[in-house]
Amino acid sequence: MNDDSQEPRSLDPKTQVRARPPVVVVTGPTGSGKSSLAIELAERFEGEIVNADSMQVFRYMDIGTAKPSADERTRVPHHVFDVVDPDEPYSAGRYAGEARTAARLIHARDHVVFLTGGTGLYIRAFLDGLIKTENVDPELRKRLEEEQARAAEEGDAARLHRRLAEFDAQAAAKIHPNDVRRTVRALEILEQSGQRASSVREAHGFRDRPFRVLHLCIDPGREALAERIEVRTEAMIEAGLLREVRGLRERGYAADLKPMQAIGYRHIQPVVDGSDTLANALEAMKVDTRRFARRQRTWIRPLPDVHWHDPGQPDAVFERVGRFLETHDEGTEAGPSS
RNA sequence: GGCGGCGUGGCCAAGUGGUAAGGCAUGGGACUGCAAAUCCCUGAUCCCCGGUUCGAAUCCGGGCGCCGCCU
Repeated sequence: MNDDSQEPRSLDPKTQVRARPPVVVVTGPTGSGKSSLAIELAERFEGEIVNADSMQVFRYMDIGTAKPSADERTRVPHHVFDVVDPDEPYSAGRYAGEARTAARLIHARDHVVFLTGGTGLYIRAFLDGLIKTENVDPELRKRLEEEQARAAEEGDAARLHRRLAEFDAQAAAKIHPNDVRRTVRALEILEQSGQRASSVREAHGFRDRPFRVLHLCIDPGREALAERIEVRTEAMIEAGLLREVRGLRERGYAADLKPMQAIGYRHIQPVVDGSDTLANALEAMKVDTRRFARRQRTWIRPLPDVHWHDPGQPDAVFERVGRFLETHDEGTEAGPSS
């Protein structure tokens, strides 16, 4: 808990109480239309956009990530877009720091933060904080991953998970033995800090919450979204996705980089290389985009206090945001906010 | 019209006598520094009818449908 940190606090004129600065989260599945809605909101309510999309932080990846256009970005200030090259490692932790810094500056200007994007973990990291740990040690991670690969070859894919269970049974119980990512991460925390991931997490409990939050989810519904994805995917091709992918490759960004494995980029590279047809790639891209949208919903669904809105009814959103901004912080809230 | 092949869950597809592999899609779920990632769960009585058999998706007969070749 660091609630009396350097976060700016405005003074409520009526109650004279220190209020947490307001953040409006505009999330939803890909292709829901949240970005353009967020821009409209920011224009109406003296706001600025802070990105909450894990792929839009990368430079040179514009079309495939559906990044706001240059034109849109002149309408409203946008933050935490294009902050790294595709070959730089990026993470939720780094994101949270950058996004909160951007928010602090926006609040200092007395503007409203519109946190916009569909990366659930990033939104949570921004709103509720992450456990404080040492930076990821690439060497350690590599060592663990190699060990895992070796174990798997020897037909004992659950070896690392078993070791985790020895030292941190609680964490192991929550992680499926096949989930190598999380098993490795928990072991990293253990080795780096000597503490169990499960206890560190429990102590944290996502209670680092410096903002007063209105959480919106923009969602046109399953069917409508599928259609939008269909159209949007075709539009990306027309907008020059192939050219963009070629450009990335020419800049030397290889296929194995994380962002180059993102939806669209992983599909179009084989087309550019001549090892797949465009028709094939498009089909796969649409399917994967739909599946991604489903996972995004699964993330958002269980969150408390999320208001779902249809992008076709923007007035309802404007109204809600207006009401939110008129009210003031009534003190501490209970329960997780993201 | 003749000959041959095929007909298994939404799609692809194993299985040729003992009560239906797998992959993909779909849907649900997890998620505390790789998250557009990673991972978990998720369905059929085998085209129809009749027969053989203790027992048939698997064998036989008939029908329907599709594909190929031939005339």
